[in-house]
Amino acid sequence: MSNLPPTRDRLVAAAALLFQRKGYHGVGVAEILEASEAPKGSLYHHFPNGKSDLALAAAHFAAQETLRILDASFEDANTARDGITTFCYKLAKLFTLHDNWSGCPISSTLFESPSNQEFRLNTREIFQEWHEATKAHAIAKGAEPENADAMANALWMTLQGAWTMSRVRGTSDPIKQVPMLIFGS
Amino acid sequence: MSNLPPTRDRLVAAAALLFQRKGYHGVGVAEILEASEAPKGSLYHHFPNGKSDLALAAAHFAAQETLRILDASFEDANTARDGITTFCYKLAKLFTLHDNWSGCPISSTLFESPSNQEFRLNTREIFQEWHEATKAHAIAKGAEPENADAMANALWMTLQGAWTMSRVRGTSDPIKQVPMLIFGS
DNA sequence: ACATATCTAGACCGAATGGTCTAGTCGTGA
DNA sequence: TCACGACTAGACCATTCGGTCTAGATATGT
Repeated sequence: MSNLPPTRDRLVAAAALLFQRKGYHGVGVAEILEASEAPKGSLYHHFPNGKSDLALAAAHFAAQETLRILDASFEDANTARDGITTFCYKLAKLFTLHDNWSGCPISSTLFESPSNQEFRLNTREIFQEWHEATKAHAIAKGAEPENADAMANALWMTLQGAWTMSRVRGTSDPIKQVPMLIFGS
Repeated sequence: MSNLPPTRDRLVAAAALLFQRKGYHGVGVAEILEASEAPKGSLYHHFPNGKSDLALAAAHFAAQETLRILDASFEDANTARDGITTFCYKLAKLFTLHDNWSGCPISSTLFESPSNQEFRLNTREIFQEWHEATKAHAIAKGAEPENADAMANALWMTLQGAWTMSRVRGTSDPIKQVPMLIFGS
């Protein structure tokens, strides 16, 4: 257990990418296996519950990535608005890099059906984390707690919509519009 | 060809509903057939290309529904803001009616994979229609054309996000927040 | 050198997938 | 009454789905 074996990581990373682009049901296990160059046995060794376990892991992995981008965006920011603006532009760049098609990693992966309680719970949890992190960053940059909360709320709400609209239009422009929509021109 | 046979309509309506809740890949043809009480032969008679044709029809059907709700919302409105607010509340009610889970009918149905050009084109077209209709309504209620355009843009962007957040949180609250986010408290 | 636990490899499985096809039913106009 | 088009009915098909299983490779500790 010195360091995590690369196979598991490859599996998770490939799954995260594919789910983000095609949705949970849009990706077959075989496709993930091929993309990660992993044998089937390894999948079910690392994830006894198979695809759904892998999706959960992939979502959490992608959530961490996003959190890291958020942190980086606020690192050199002078104000909350600066941080959020940088964050949106970083996401826009990533979106373009992924052929103008990747969706929100969480909703793409975990929006399966109303009945899957576990997926819903994890989704809520991750969004809660994102919200808290954003709020904390905003406060650290001098925003009032109450204002920071509203700001985080507006960011994630608007960003979700912008993400969708970016896919619709095939352009990262909507994502870049987010700060303007939140803070006004 | 006096009036459309009910089978086709049932097929489309059932498909629209199911795709909205589970996504294109999340629904099987068999499930749609069962829900609409239609035999398989009818599906492939009315939609020679099968599932994908049906999805296109379902998306356009749902888009028309949405447009009708928009029209109704603006009917008795005094201002553009009024119309948009009513519209959001109507959608929120519908969302709650659908077990707090239905998504945007278009993106749920037509976000399939990067390669399906036809789906993407239709998606863009429908959103364009929604945008134009909203803009026209706003102008009819006295908004400046330029302002009306920005308003329509903000509405659909924010609404998309709110829709997603509503599913995440299992509450229609985010959808109800949209007017406040667009216009300020 | 050996024992043990971890991981890989892929053949294999039943179920479900979307789609095809042929036989037949039904309603309508000649 | 018959003929013809629209539509229904469901058996049937190849393929793919997610998942299981066993045999073996590989690494680690003794």
